[in-house]
Amino acid sequence: MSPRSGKTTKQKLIDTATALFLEKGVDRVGVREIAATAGINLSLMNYYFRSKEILFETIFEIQIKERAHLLRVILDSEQTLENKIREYVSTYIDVLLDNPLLVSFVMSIVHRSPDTIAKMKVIENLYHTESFMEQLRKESEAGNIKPIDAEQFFLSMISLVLFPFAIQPLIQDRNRINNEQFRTMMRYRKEHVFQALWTSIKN
Amino acid sequence: MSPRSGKTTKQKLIDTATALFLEKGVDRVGVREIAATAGINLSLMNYYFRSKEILFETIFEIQIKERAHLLRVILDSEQTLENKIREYVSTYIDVLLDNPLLVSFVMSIVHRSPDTIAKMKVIENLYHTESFMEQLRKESEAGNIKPIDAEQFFLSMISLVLFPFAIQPLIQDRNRINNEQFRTMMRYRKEHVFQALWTSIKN
DNA sequence: CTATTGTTTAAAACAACGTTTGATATTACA
DNA sequence: TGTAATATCAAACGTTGTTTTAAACAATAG
Repeated sequence: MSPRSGKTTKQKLIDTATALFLEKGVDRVGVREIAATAGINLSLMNYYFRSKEILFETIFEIQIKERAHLLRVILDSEQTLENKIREYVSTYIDVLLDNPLLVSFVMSIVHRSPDTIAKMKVIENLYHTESFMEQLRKESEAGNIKPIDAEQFFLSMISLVLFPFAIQPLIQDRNRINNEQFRTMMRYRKEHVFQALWTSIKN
Repeated sequence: MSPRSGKTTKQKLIDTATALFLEKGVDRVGVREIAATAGINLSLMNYYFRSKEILFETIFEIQIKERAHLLRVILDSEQTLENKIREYVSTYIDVLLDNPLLVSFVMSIVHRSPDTIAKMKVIENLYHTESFMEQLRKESEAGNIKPIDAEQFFLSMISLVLFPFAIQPLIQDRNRINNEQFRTMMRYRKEHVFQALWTSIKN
């Protein structure tokens, strides 16, 4: 069962597909191109992954797993609300800068099969926000911050972080900037987003 | 040129495709289904629109044209910054509530062909923000609001408005709410977004 | 060693998709 | 009316993702 060459082949498929998906986008890469680039037979793709969709989901989970856990740990940590928001925003942007695939993948999934989103455990992990919500409510009731709708606030937080990456090509075209300049813009954005969020709730 | 039946056929195609795109999503509707539903021959689709992509872009422009103009007028109007932001956010959310296609369309385009975004004049119109940026800078220099990066602020504004619609299926799944409840949530969000934006820049 | 199980290859075909072709109607206009 | 432009149609094309079938190869257990 799963001899040396087996794992190698599966891994070659994953690596090749990841690189191609990243380079050209999921929908502009065909299975034949993946197989050819990886130097393996087309049928092997359906031997290890029953479909392109499953290969895609596999890669997605690999890419997002540790990062999602990283972000969840921050939300569940014992910090002041201010520091937690600052660290969450900063880390989230770093994660997206390191993995250009992620937002594109999520958008692709949401856009493609809205019904099968629930199946992805990773996303569930990403938005496990109970403790953060609880902290927001406590601080709010204690009068340490303004009264706030926790659900809306969290939605705003991820909107401010994620959306610019979702429309990255549009931003680059509009501002006539290249990839590196976009990355600089996003690093600079960390502080902007934190300030916007914090000043909107602090007393 | 363009006899009675001609315009009718073209219009039937547009109407049918719009309805189907709205119902099932652009990528889950085939050209044969559109033709069959419209009761016209398959080839006529490529007779009037050279490709499915062009049919899609045509519909997109029709759907977004007046709305984009509506939003631009608000940004260019002579109001106090506070009222302008409130009206822009409120109107933008109303537009998206009325046209569930729009965000899905934009995401589809950004995701599909990032290079051909510039071609769409409508988007150019959507993000014609010079006068708004200028107003932001003036108010900032006059000390009426906090010093702010206008580009980042505008990006934040559209992020807060658009992103929830971009991930609507995810939100509904996560909060276990139906379409109507999501719409209520978005209507309620108007005030939340405005407050977040305004308190983050007001003195 | 042999038999079984898992892996790899090749070639072909499938259904569905967007698109194109070429023939045929229909209309417009001189 | 005659002819060119326009509109419509059935059929096929090329490319997808996926499946099938048949044949080998490798590794392991009995």
